[in-house]
Amino acid sequence: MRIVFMGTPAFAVPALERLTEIYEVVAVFTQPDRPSGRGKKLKMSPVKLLAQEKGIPVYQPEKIRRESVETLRELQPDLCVTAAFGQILSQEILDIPRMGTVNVHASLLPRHRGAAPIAWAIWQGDSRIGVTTMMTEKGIDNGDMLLSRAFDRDPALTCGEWTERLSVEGADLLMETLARMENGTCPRTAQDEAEMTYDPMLKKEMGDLSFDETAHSVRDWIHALNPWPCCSVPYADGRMKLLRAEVTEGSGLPGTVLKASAQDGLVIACREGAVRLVEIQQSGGKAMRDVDYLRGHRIEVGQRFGQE
RNA sequence: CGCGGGGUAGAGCAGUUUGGUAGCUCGUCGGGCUCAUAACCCGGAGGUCGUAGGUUCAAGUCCUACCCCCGCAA
Repeated sequence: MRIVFMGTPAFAVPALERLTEIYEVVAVFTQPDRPSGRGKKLKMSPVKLLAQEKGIPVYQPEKIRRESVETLRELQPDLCVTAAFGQILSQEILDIPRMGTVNVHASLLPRHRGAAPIAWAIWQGDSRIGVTTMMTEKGIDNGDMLLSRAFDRDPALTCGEWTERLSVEGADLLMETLARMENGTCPRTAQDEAEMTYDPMLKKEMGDLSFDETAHSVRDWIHALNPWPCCSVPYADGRMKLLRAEVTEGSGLPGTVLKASAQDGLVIACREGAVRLVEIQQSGGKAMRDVDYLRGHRIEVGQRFGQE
């Protein structure tokens, strides 16, 4: 089976890896190299790096639906597979592969359509989290669902950690989906539009954390936005990134430092309950445990944390 | 050449401006006190101060080059 793969970030890598084990991946489409990182150097996407390693031809159109229709036709794919590609496909493109286009989406559809499903599932405090394979149709994440895998959400895990796990689960589910499509046993269900939610892309400003929320919400907020854009509060001529938190006991005016010692860690009062900021990172410094940070830095108990 | 912070004991930091015997908090090891303890007291071990070169009687500190880590911006 000739497959054309479309994907960009690390989430898509396991899927491509698994596909190449069994199928003939004839081409990979991924986002163009962009200047990024310190020194604004051009960086290749994780998917491109893997494709090159496997010797698979890579295409990087700025707009696939405008530049690559002919190219895609010539590739004569039986199937297209998308996974966090980052570009919207046109009907013209969707019509090319004989068996259609299968997408791996990191949510339990129809919830959390959109570009950052895992972050939103965590932020909204979902108790279940998962990955779904679906037929890509015109529109955003609205095609028929094929298979899905759900897990109880461990609230101690960050978006980055869930992304890593779900990328592997998603790749596995993709293989199962394709196998069942080939032998005709793959279920196909339309999404319940009444149950659907569409979540916007994450923005930098969403990381401006307020402690005037319940402790659980604050914790989920912090974990949802890690590793990007990350929650932070103003601190000492810069910002303090808050990377990981756990709910604990305590009360006070939201934002008040309740504990700050190398023994108890850094505990901040929320509107309801309190959170311990287990992992933090000051501008310019590296991420570290709160207890480690407090060995070399003093934070006064009673002060408001993260005020200008 | 995008802007900026940093590399000092196992961890986290101070010391660098104004060169002059390597410090702090914690951990660790040994001893003491205590019904007891993450408490307290006494003592000890542990450091090529990122690398290389230079200036100097003397360099963590000044000069040059390089390596590595990180924040912003994208």
